[in-house]
Parts: sequence; C-alpha cells; structure tokens
Amino acid sequence: MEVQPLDRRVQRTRAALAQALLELASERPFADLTVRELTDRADIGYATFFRHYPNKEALLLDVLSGIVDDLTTLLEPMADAGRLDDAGRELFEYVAAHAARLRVLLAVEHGSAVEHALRAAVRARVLASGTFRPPEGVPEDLAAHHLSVSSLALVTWWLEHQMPYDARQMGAIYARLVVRPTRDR
Amino acid sequence: MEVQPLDRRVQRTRAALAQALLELASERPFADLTVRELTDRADIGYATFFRHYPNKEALLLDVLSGIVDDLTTLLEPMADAGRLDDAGRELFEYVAAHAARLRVLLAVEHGSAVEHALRAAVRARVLASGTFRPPEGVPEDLAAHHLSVSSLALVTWWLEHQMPYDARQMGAIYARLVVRPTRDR
Amino acid sequence: MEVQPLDRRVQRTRAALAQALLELASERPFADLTVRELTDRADIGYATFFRHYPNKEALLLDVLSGIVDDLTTLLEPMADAGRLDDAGRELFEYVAAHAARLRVLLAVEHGSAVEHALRAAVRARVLASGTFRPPEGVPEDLAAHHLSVSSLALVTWWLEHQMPYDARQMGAIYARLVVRPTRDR
Amino acid sequence: MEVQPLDRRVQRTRAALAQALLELASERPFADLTVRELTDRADIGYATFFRHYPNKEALLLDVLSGIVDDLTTLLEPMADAGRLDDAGRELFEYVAAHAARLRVLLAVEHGSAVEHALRAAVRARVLASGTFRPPEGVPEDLAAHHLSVSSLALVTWWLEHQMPYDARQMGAIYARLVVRPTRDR
DNA sequence: TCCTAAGCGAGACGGTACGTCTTGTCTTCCA
DNA sequence: TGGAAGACAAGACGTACCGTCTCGCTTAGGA
Repeated sequence: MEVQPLDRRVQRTRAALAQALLELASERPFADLTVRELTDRADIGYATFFRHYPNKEALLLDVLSGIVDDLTTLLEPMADAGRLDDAGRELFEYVAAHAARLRVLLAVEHGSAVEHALRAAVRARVLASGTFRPPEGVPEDLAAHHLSVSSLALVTWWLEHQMPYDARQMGAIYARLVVRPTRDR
Repeated sequence: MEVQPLDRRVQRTRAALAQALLELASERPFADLTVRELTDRADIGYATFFRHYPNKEALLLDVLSGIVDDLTTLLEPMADAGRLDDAGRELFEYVAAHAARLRVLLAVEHGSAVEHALRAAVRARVLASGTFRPPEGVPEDLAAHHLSVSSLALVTWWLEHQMPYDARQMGAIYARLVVRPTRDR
Repeated sequence: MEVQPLDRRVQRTRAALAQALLELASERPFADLTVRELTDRADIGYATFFRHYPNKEALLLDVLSGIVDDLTTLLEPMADAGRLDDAGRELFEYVAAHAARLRVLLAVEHGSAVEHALRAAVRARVLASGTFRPPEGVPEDLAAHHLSVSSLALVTWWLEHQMPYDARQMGAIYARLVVRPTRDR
Repeated sequence: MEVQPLDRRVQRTRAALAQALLELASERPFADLTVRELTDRADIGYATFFRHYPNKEALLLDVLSGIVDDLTTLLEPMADAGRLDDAGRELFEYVAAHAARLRVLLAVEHGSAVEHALRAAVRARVLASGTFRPPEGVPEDLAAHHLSVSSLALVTWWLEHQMPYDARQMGAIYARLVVRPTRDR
C-alpha cells in the first residue's frame, strides 16, 4: 500500500527491471532467466534487485498486476447479459493492443504463478458480479472456473498462432465456445 | 522402445523412484522436490538417478505416460458422435479410479511439462480421429485446443474439490459446457 | 594535526563514535564489528561515519592515539639507566589506571594495526632516546624490537589474567625478563 | 584424526589449495585474499573449497599445522637445560630452511589465528615439558607466555630483515635476550 | 559352476545461481 | 549550508542443487 510517491530513483530502478524482464522473457522462457541477467540488462546492481523484490517471481507479479486488473475488468461482462459478441470483440481488441506484453506473460510456462493469479482474479470477479447465472445443474463455482480457464486458453492460442483471425471473429468464436455454454439460456 | 526385458534390478529401481515421486509430490509441489530427496526416499544412490533419467521432469513424464495414454483414449470419443453423456461418465469414472495418482500429476503446478504433454497428446488424437467436426466458423485446431484445455480444467477442478458430484453428473456437465459447444450441432 | 578547535558537533560525533567503539569492542572482537553497528550504537548516520574516518581502523587509531603517546613515554625510560624497577612499576600503574580502555585496544586480535602502530612508536622512541645501549653482539634495532614486543606482551598477559600481581611485582618481573637483558650490563 | 588414507583426489585438492595459498599469500596480505582467488589459482571449483574448509582461515591453519608441530618441538628444549646456544642455532637453522613458508605464515598480519595458535602450542609444550624452571618470583605461566611471544618476535624480525645474521649468531642473541632470562639461574 | 559384464552405492568434483552482507559513494531532503 | 537518511554499485560470502565422473562391490545370467 505505497501511498506517498516513492523516491524517483526507486521508480526508475523498478521501471528498468520491468523493461528488462519483458525483453528477456520474450527471448527465453521466464524460468530460465537469472537475477543476474535481469540486473545486467537493467543496468543496476545485483544486490539492488533484492531490495525491491524477494525473487524474480515477485517482479513478474508486479509487472503483471496492471494487466490482471485490465483483463478481469474485460472478462467480467462475460458473465453479464446481452452484447456478448461486442464484449468478446473488446476483449480481443485489448489483447491485440497489448500483444507484446501479454505474449510474454502468458508464455510464462502456461500455468505457474501468473496463470494462477489471473484465474483466481477472474473467478473472484465473475462470482462477485452478481449477474452470473450458469445453466441448470452446473455449479456456479465450476462454471466460473471453466470460464476463466477457457478464456485464457483462447487468448493464449490466438497469441501463439500470430492472431490469424481478427478480433471480431475471435469474439464470435469465444461467445460460441465459451461464454454462451456457461449461461443459463 | 525397450523390447528386451530390462534387468529386474532396473525395474525395481524405477519403481522405487516412481513411488518416491508420488509420495513426495503429494506432500509438496513437484517443482520444489530435489533429486536428492527422490533418491533418499527411494533408497537408491544419488548418481543412480541419472543413469535412468536425465532430470526429474523425465521421471515425471515416465510415470505419467500410462495415464496420458489412458486419458487420450478416453477423450477421443468426445470428438465423435452420440453417447456423449456415457463417454463423459466413463471419463470421470476413470479419473475417480485413479484419483490419487491424477491428483499428484495434475497438481504439478497446472501447466509445466505435464499439462503441456497431455494437451498435445489429446489434441493430436482428437485431430487424428477424423470424426471431429467443430461448428461452422470455428477452426478445427482451435476447437481441439479448447477441448483439451477445458477437459483437463474440469477434471482438475473436480479432483481439487474432493469430487463433490458423481461421475454421471460430471459427465453431463462436461457434455454441456465443453463437448457439445465444440461440435457441429 | 588538527589545530583550530573543531566544530563542537564534530567533536560530539567523534566522541560518540569513540564511545561506541569501546563498548562494542569490549563485547566482540574488533574485527567483527561493522560500520553499521558503530553508527547505530553512536546514533549517527551511516554515511556520516565516512566523513570523519575512511574506515573503522582509522577510528581505532584515533581513539588509540592518546594511549600510544602515554605508553611510549612510559616505555622510553626503559632504555635508560637506573631506577628500572620504579619505571616498571609506573608502567604497570598506568596500565592499571587505564585497564578498561587498554584491554579493548590490546585485545584487538594481538597484532593488526594497533599492535603494529604501538610497536613502531615504541621502537622509534627508544632508538631516538640516545641512551639505549644493548649488550655486546645484539643489534640495536633487534633489541628495540624485542623490547617493544615483550613489553606489550607482558602488559597484555597481565590484563588478560585479571592483573593477579600488583604493579610493583610486575615492574620487578618486567625488569628481570625484559629490560635488563636488553641492556649492556 | 584422519587415520585411513584419504581419497587420493582429496589429497590432490588440498595440496593444490595449500600451494595456491602459499603463492598468493606471498604476493598480497592473507586477509585480502578471496576464496575465489584461491580456487582459481588451485584450479578447483569454487564450491569444492567449502567441502574441505569452512573458510580460508581453516585452510591456513591446516597448512600451518605441520610447521606448528616442528616449531613447538624446536622450542621445547629452550625450557630445558644446557646447550642453549646449540638449541637456538638449530631453531634458526630450521627457520632458514623453511624461510619461504614461514615468511608467509608469520606475515599473516602478526597476530590473528596463526600467531595465537602458535603461541598456545608453544606455551602448552613448554609447560608440559616438566623441566621448565623460571627464576624466583616469575610465575611459570607468565614466563612461558613471554618465551613464546619473544621467540616468535625474534624469528619474525629475522625473516623480515632478510636474515642479516647467521643462525649461530641469532642463536646466541636469542639465548641472551630470551632464553636465559626465563631460566632459574 | 564359474566369470564377466551390468547395475549400483558412495561420494568427490566443476559449475552455477541464490540471497545475504558489508563497504564506500552519491544524492536528496531537511533544519 | 551542512548533516541525516538511505538508495545504490560492487563484489565476497557460504549454501544449495545439478549433472558428471570415478571407484569398487555385488549380482545377475550366459558360458
């Protein structure tokens, strides 16, 4: 809960680390990166890294946090009524706009902290929306789980295949494969 | 492709390692385990491990291989016609019968080698079945990806929540959420 | 060679550091102390330390300097004629009077900067006195070295053994073991 | 108390470390050396160092141990009867024969672990000899301390001044300055 | 029944990353 | 304007784990 603006140096240091992470993770699997590589690329001292993050996973989650917020916001309406195709299109437009960063983050060994955090956030948001009504006989919790996992799976597939369809098409597919089946009617 | 029967000692060693893996992975995340722990638990020499597997992931995949074959066989008919509820029920009955082992394997940090291998196998099988017909406008490859990811997600959810519904119910939910939407009609 | 009276704050800062050094060095070997500990104990800023001393050895030598002067003055007459026992007694009386501080300083891992500085000072003084006449066949430089080392060794032994004899007795022993053998007759 | 002959590899590794220590310590103060330098010079792995010694001081003491034994053996007769000049000459002949190694070891910041270990060993040996009789009024423990410190001081002085006198002369000086004064008559 | 090759336990080793610690510099902020 | 606060670079430390490598022992399983 850092409220007061951090020392400008601190911000610069963290920004450099975030940038280094994105660069390196787009070259090699995140799990392979070493703290030394990150600090060398960011041009900061090795020990300085640990003054900001306890380990590289913490850095990753920090870099992620903004994205997670955006994605959960975009996924929430999926639980809601009407305009499903529009909501789906908007989701994939957002993904396309942040493709570089998302590619890195979702490629982080499909699963692990990132996917887990994302899924939990999406699920919590969907369940909290109050408007999510899964079909008869399908438990709400299970439907939310399915929704979050499948949504990410589609996004990941799209990114990994160089976005072969446009956002509107993906929105329609998404509505058909994922969203509608989790809805009452 | 081991054809000639391996030395009995070799089999004993590998069995001990498999057992140690299952025990330890049910206590702590697989990623945290060390080769030393595995060999200590299996009561074999440290270096001996590397005479059998290049690393612990290889051991995991070996232990997995039977399961993977079974699961892909069970998931194949999902791409096929009729009796969807039956096929779904059979899938969850198999899962229930191998719950202990599957819990360990799927808990391996959702993703990683295991999930990747499983997904790839399922997808390959589904696509090779020749009977898989996704709905109009949904690419076959994407549908297969969605099918494999979602299937595993449901199985995982069920296991992690202590199987609160029976196999028949899960089969029905599965058919409704996952299988039917990926089919033409 | 600080001539003009230093800023009062500067003196306060240095006094606090000197005090912190004496306290900490009496608890743990000097070599183990860190600058951070000294500044914390002295309740001054970490960086402030380096505005006064380039490193902790410099602080030590500063704290020592008065003692070194006193000791060299007291040891000088050892090179001189008559009243050896008196001179010895006076040496040990001085040591007893400043036991606490000397204990700390001489305990600094027998050797190191402190002992070296002390020995050099004593030796220079003895050689400069002009009255030092070692026995036939014993080089003056070697005799002075022996005198300084042995003197400190006796003082150190006395302090470390809780001064089991009085200053007069020690003076006599000192004269017999150390001083007389380094003299002509 | 290693009785059974250590693995040949172990001996080779330790010998390489001992050699590296002697080389490096003759170039720069021991305290400045890093473990990395030692292992690089010895051409062994960094981590391997710690399989043999907990830190570089332990290595130093190990390298020392033989010397310590020799020196204490040579110093013991100083506490004993007649032929003092011969015993003294033998001591300095030994020192001359092992000058290179001793120079390194005694130069280790005059004091520290090395000097302390040496003094303690010499003292214990002298006191245990049973033939040591200091003069009236001089406590045995103090005399032994004085003997060990002064002996090392003379040896050190000799080595540091490029051995300007021969062993016979040093033996005589030694007897006069150090040994005889610590004896009854 | 022997003997020969393989599997194995033991453990030293090189290598690499980790997270911690300390030093001394430098900047910024405050009194 | 000078001292306190503390971020920072640099780099050593000792630990952990990995995968490789010998060295003997034992134990099949074929001669």
